[in-house]
Amino acid sequence: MKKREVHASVKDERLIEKRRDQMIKGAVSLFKEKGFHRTTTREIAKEAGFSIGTLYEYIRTKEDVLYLVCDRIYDQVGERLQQELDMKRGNLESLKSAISYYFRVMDEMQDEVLVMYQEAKSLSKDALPYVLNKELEMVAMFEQVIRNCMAAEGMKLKEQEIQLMAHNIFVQGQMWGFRRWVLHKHFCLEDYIAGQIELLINGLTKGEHVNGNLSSN
Amino acid sequence: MKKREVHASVKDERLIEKRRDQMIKGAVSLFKEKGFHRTTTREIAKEAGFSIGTLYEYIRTKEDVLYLVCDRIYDQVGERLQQELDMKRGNLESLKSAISYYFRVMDEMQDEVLVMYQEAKSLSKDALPYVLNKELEMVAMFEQVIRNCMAAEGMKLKEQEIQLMAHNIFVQGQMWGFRRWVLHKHFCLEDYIAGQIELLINGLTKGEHVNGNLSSN
Amino acid sequence: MKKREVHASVKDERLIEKRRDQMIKGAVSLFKEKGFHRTTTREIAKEAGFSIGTLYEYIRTKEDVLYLVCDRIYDQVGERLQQELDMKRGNLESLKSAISYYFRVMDEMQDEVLVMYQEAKSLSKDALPYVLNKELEMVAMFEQVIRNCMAAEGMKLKEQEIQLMAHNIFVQGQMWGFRRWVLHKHFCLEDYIAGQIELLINGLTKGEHVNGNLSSN
Amino acid sequence: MKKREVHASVKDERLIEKRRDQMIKGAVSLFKEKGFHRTTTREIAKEAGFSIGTLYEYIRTKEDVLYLVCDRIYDQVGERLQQELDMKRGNLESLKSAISYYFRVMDEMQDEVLVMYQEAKSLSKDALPYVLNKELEMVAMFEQVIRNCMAAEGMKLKEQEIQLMAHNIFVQGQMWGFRRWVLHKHFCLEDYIAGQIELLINGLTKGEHVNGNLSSN
DNA sequence: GATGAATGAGTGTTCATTCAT
DNA sequence: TATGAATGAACACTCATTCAT
Repeated sequence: MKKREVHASVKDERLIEKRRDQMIKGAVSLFKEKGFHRTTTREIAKEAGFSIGTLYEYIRTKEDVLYLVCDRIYDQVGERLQQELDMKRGNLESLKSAISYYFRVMDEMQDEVLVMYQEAKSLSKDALPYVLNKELEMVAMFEQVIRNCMAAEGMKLKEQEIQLMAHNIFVQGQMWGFRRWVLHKHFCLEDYIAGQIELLINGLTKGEHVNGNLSSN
Repeated sequence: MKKREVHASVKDERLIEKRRDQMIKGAVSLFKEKGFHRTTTREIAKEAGFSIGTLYEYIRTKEDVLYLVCDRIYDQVGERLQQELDMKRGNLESLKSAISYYFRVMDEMQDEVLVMYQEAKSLSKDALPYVLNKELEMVAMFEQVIRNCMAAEGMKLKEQEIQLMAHNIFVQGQMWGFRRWVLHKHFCLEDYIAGQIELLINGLTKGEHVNGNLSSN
Repeated sequence: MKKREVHASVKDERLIEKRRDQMIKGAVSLFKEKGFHRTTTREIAKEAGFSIGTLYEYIRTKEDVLYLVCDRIYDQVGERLQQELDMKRGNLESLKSAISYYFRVMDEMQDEVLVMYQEAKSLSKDALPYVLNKELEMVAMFEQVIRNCMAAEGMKLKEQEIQLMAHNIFVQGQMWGFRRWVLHKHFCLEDYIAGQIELLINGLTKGEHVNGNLSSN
Repeated sequence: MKKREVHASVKDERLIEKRRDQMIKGAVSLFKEKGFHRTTTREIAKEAGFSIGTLYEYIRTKEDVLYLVCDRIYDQVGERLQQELDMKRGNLESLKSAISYYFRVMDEMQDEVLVMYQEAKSLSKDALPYVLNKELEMVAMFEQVIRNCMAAEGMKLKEQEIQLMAHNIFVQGQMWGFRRWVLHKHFCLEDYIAGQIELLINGLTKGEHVNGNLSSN
């Protein structure tokens, strides 16, 4: 899916990059605090360190800021995850390490993820699919890791269960951020990671033996 | 936690109940369609079938409507879940059946849950804790079911894992609603329920044997 | 051509009429002074005697004000002219009296006509045709008066010349308003009327005898 | 009336001339399309082929551009008319030919005249008189032609009627442009010219005999 | 002389809330 | 109790103009 271009009146690409960095950083911090709708464009400009006029030299609409923020966050998460996965062979250890790594990234980027998570729905019909697609790509990465792992370990899982597990991993990572108000009371990051891996891996390692034994209601 | 009172100028409790019903019904339908921020108080009044002036006889601010809506939805989900759980003994079958029931409720109330899920963050610092507390109560219900189940089946799980599993169940229920844009492509409700139970129960039934064998990174 | 409706949020038709009267009066005075583009909606509201919020209860966009102004002015001119014409038999005296009456109306409504004349072009593609159509109707009135007059006086003029003469009358009436910066220096209204009728009627009364004698270049 | 100076930061007169040519050409084309107010200085600079910064080296304000445009157009019309008139003796034929020529010029420069016609009102109190004066000079030219004609043909007309007729000619020329939306439906240029001359000349040639016979109301 | 990034006052428009009837 | 007209603070966005490079 091709990148959605956000129009800038300014020509200097270097400058665009720099200003958008400022803008995104400021916006994330504001969105975190008061949400997208309650944040004004003037506040974004001010937080970014320039005037309202300058802000609009680098975007066309307020929604562009949101798109830029979401795009940036997904890219960062996606890239870091990709790098990590490229370094691993595809066994059980790799899967656990991938999950662990992903959860740690989500912890580091807690604020960003929370924002994206809560505000992405405010994107236009135009921009939303592009962002959602990035989610799918990340879920697909996990699917692949699971598949590799299963091949390496000689395990079997139905295709649907692989997808489901990948989704679960993905959402549990986000969950550490968006449910922090409760989770952080009971868990430190290490416990959370260990606990979730425990639950996930048990489902995986024992999964093939019990298939069919359990009716679902 | 005591119920947050929403001020009404009108005295007649019957009338208040009736008007708020109309209001909530209208609001949910509008929030579903365009979200809380994009919905105007005038639209809410119109959809509810009375004038903007009348609306403000039963609430103080627009946010009150959101609170009322969230409150109502949580109550409905919570009540249904409570009723179901009251009828069950606490064995493994009960747990599976509770999960299944909860997922079905979430499917039925998809729109409402999505609304609440996406808009709850717009609640004031005042109202939010009250709503979040309702979440905790529901999570606690699942914790209890899990504990009962373990007692009945003679299984053991660390307290933290019980909490984590309860959270996972709760979030996975919501996930069916808020990630429907992708999940509904790959799963029908039955498959989703069966799949999730599969993954969860495996983690549960086999959990005690592997504790400690797996390092988490 | 059916009247273009301008949306009002307010329901009371009486009130709409009243508020729009205030609005139009204020707007004309402002447009006269600084033109449509340099007049702000806030100024219009203030001049009309209510708040900016109230202004927007009776219109949807700034352009609506312009449309309302143009529409009103044309209606007034058109109605007055129609009434006058209805009272006359169609002879030469009637024509002269119609012209005279029209010029007097244009003098009285100088400000309004000047505004409409200079700002009508700012109307949207949507509203413009409706307003232009009113012009055509007025021109057509003059055509009819001329035709009646010719029938009564036993004169002949080519159809094109009738149209042209009607246009000339129409524009000369406006001209008294929009070129007042110069005309008022040299003419009082009476002189202007007498002079223009003189020139027009001479063309009319002698027209049939010289047709064909004069090549046009 | 002395030419209003438009300040330029640049010294080189040649360059000023050149840049302003580009500027005026671009501006006319834009004003035609969207009017003065809806055209931005950036667009003017771009259309002229240089940067916004450069634009402001040759003018002080946006209104200067409008003044330059109006000035240029009037000069062109005025010069062409002057040249034509210089070549003629002052008889009836000359008058008809002058009118015809003027109408043709107005047809050729339709767009320019329309622009000037509709936008001149946006000129500052400072610049407007200068432009209006050019109109007067052109009207005066027509007055002179009429006077010459009357002397040559042995006719008489009151001074006021001469002025009026000159104004009529002037406005009817513009009218071909600013009322083209209707006139072009019913007339080709030749018909329009022939018709107007017909009506005008009749008033002229027969005028002296009927003076006094017609009361003007 | 030329450039174009930066500025911020100003604009049209919206909408939650009030209050006289 | 119900109504809906009135209000004005607040918002997204524009654009003429400046000035450092």
